[in-house]
Amino acid sequence: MAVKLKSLAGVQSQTVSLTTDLKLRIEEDILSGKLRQGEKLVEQAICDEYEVSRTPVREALSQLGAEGLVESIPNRGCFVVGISDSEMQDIFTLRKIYEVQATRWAIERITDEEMEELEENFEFMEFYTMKEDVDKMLNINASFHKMIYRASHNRMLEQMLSSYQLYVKYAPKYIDDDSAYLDELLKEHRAIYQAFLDKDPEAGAKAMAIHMDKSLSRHR
Amino acid sequence: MAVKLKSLAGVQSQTVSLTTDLKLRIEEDILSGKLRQGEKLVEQAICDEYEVSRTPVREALSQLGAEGLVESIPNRGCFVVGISDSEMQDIFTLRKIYEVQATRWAIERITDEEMEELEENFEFMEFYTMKEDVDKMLNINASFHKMIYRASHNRMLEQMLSSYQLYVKYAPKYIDDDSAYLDELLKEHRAIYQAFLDKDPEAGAKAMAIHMDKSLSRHR
DNA sequence: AATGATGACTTTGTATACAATTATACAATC
DNA sequence: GATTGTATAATTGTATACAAAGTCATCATT
Repeated sequence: MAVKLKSLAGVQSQTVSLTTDLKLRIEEDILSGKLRQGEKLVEQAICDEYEVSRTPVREALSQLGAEGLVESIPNRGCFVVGISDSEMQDIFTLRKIYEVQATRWAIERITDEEMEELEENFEFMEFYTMKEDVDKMLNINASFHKMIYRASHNRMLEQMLSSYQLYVKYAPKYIDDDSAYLDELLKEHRAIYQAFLDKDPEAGAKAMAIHMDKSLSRHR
Repeated sequence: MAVKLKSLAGVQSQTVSLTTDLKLRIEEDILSGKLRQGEKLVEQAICDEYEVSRTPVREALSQLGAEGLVESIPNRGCFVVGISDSEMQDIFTLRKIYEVQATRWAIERITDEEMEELEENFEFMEFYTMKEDVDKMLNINASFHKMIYRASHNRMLEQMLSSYQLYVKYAPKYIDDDSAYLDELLKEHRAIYQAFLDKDPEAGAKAMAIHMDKSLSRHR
């Protein structure tokens, strides 16, 4: 009824529904480019590949359809909806706009508890910058943003920005100097974090806008 | 396998999948407030109500979950996610931001064909303002916006703005004078349409921002 | 009375069977 | 040779059966 994900050594294995698991896998296959634009997703083929029945496959595809990653044509099947370069460009613009608004609201609405988490996150970020651990930094960066989404106290915004993060995650990134990259990232985040300390929404919005612009420039 | 919707006199009946049909019905029940915040949606109960099997019910709920209208807790079921007044307030803000961006892009990217459709739509609007037909106007208004979404040539943006329209559709609106309302609406649209004629994205963005602010003020 | 174990019942998760639709191959017609 | 019609296979849509998890009332124990 549920599947145990391959667990990392010593790490407790997670149990999720087949549907959820499948959805994540297919999502990754689409965003990573393994599945091409327009490609048809035949249910039985997915069943065979992942050794599950059609029910969870259909539910996963159904959800992906609602999210727009896949287009479902009645009685004909599901087709991969790809993202062109120009659409990816647009996504960065759309993301920036909402990241800025989320920051504004987050600074106005953040709770003490959330503020503590943000502080902790920022300290981790300083630590991993020193350690020059890029992978860890990418994770911390992602959760920094997620905390802001959370602190904006708007489910819808949180959901949309989270899905943007997915897209951005798979967009190719060009970095020639890890150390310089980490320093830049830390500096940009510091400006945002400072706005939270100062409780200055507009300063935060501005700092986030800059962060987003720099982020875009690192992606091409 | 599919259901024939009740057809209006003389109008050709439409055939959609049970899943799609169910999804629309449940969506409406949630947004109209028939289903309350936190209420549990028991699959079998929905099956009984609409006389279908669990499969399409589960798929409809699955999609609504992906869209954020219901929350699905593993092995426990689906629960209605309501929208509080403050969230509704936020939705208007978020919508405004993207409507403005959509207008900007639409003016830059609109095709000749789309421009003709927009022109036609605007003429309809003038016509129904004269006729003082509020219902027709609301439909025309909705499709005016949809055309802009389309002309922005960004699927994602189009999809998000369409779902905002759904929310707004069910938000209570306060109008005391139909005629004055229609005149206002026409005037606001004229300003936007004029920006399309002038191919002036910033004027369009401004006009749309004003339209959104007025729209908000009519909702309270 | 409060707590916690037990078990029947309900509900969800998944697999599978069947029905309806669409895609494909191939023959008949022009 | 292109086009249309038709039979067959492949695929999607829906219903149902079974497995697993959760819910809840009951009752014994403290």
